[in-house]
Amino acid sequence: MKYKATTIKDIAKALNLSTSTVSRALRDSHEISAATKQVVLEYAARLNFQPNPIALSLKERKSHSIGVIVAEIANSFFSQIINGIESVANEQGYTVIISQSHENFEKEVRTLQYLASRSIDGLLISVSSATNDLQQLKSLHQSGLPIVFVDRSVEDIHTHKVVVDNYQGAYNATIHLLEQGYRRIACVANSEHLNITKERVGGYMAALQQYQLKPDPQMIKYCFHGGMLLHEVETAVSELIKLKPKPDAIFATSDKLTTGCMRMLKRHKIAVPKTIALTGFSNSELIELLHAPITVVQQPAFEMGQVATELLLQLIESKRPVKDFKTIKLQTRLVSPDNK
Amino acid sequence: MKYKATTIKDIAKALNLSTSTVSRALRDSHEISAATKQVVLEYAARLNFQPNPIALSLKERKSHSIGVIVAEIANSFFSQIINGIESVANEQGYTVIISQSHENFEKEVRTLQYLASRSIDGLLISVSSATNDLQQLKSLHQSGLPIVFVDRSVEDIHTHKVVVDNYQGAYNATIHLLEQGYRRIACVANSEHLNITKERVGGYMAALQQYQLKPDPQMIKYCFHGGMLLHEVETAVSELIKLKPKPDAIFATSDKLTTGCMRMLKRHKIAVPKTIALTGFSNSELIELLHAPITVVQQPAFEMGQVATELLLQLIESKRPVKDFKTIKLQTRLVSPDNK
DNA sequence: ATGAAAGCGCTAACAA
DNA sequence: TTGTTAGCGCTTTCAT
Repeated sequence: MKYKATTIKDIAKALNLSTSTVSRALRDSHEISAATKQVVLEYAARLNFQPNPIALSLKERKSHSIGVIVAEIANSFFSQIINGIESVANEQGYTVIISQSHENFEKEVRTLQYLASRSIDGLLISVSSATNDLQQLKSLHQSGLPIVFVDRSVEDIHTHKVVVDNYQGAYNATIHLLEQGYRRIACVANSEHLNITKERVGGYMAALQQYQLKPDPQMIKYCFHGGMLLHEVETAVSELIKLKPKPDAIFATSDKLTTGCMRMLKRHKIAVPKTIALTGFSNSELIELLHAPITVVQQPAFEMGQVATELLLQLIESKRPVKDFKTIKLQTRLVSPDNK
Repeated sequence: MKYKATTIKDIAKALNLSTSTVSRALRDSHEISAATKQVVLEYAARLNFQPNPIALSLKERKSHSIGVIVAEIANSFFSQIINGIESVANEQGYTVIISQSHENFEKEVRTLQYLASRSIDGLLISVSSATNDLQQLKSLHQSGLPIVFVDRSVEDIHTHKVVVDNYQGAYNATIHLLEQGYRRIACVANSEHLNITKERVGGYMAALQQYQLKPDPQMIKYCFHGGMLLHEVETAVSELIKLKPKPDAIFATSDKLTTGCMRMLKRHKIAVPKTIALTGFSNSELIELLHAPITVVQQPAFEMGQVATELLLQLIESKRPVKDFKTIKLQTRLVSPDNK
């Protein structure tokens, strides 16, 4: 069964006017008499007329929708980003189409394909941890689709990027552990393909070096699916606790990994922080309720979403091709269980 | 700058055919010669031709998109529902447009208005806890927009509904507390406007009565914004612990309330479950990591999303007006920290 | 087997 | 100030 709305044609017929007059009256064109405008406006209001956005899109060659691809909306970090995106997009009359890659490359490709076929006007993407082939993304970008990266970006594609200072965030977290006396600090990291992983591991290593500690490759574990598959984290943690001597602390580079490590340490009945301390990136709101309240690196997710969307809409609405791309780098915040 | 795709016209011109022939060839019409089909199909494939969905929508008067309104995607329960929705919708070629009410009635109205104006083909909604006026929803429904309710439904609108057995879920949780010896069980509930609240409070009271306990109105606290505003929960919990004698357990009727109570009890330095036990509805994946692992009532969120979407698409694609509406009631699951 | 033309709802260039 | 017409990309009668 179909819901059929009032059209300009209906109004024109009823009022004995042409569709163009009605159209112009509705858009308050100066070439329409006040009297006509009034009649049209009133009648339209009475029928609760809404211009058909699809017809508009066809005409303007613009869907007024933007696509968003993130790993998982169930992840607080991403849902906060999405809230930021929506706050700006809706304000400007754009619809947001959210899709999830679930850290799966094939799913990401399919989704991308799908969004493109739905003729989105632009794309906000945080690539999946499994993304190692940029062909499709590149070709979409080359064919003119405006793209802005959020958080996880890729080097090869030259466009706006909104990120955090991953190096610094990781550095701070690691220093925090060092200051508390931990010296055998392991790192459970996201996929090596991700630029954020490199940066965070970089910050971690720099902090160690500052304390004259040599980073030990055995102490760094990469999770290709970013902890999406729990067994990855299981393997990582199991291997770490088998080392002799054992690590006395773990730094995890993402939300999912931080909670994943927690889960594993609990399963192994390892006291946190007593036996092994834990810290890592996380935007979860439940952190303070965990059985072992830990210090985390928080990202300004909402703001990242906002800024990225502003940049994207700018790209979309720019008359001439944009050449001057920026990378906005925001700061992270180290949050202890008590200091809030 | 604009991204312009190949059109049927381009293909027709290049191949010296009419647009109708090309269109038919692409849709594999039997009235096109095999030879022509081949040429067209090959050429189209080479150019990676994608029919413009907007043009299709205009023609078919169908946007192939469905709107979803939930309180908050950051809530695991809703994000799981959304995953269920997506799994079915995408399968069938529908785009899902997700919006959040943030438990705010005005926001819900605006969002609804917006979605309707974007000509969605149907709507999945879990009403906000602040919803007390159904006028808009009703008029949309009457004008023919297919609607399916998920979880939180309203009595007055006659359509498909996908819910859980709230009464039973609440009953089980309360019995669980009673079996462990708790006798002064308070209830922190969602907005009274919500039908799920009535059902859950009903189950809670039935359990008490089964143990010959008389429900005490002072022991039931309603949170109009469903815990979205933390101070609501703060007030509720503060009032409860001021009672003499104090409650020895709390049953919370939603995810946000369950974690909210936990937060408050922690803030008041009340040991859980030692001083006051806690149980409630929750689909959070972090529950088992909380400092006081609690028993929760889980809802089959993913499945709810799937079923609701199947019903909605059925409504959308039905040739004749549907009169026979069902309410699908799924079962909840009581999950203890250990039994998993 | 193929093409011409109309129409989905809207806007805008062009006429009047 | 208002109307006529064409066109956005596609499908679908109706001709040929």
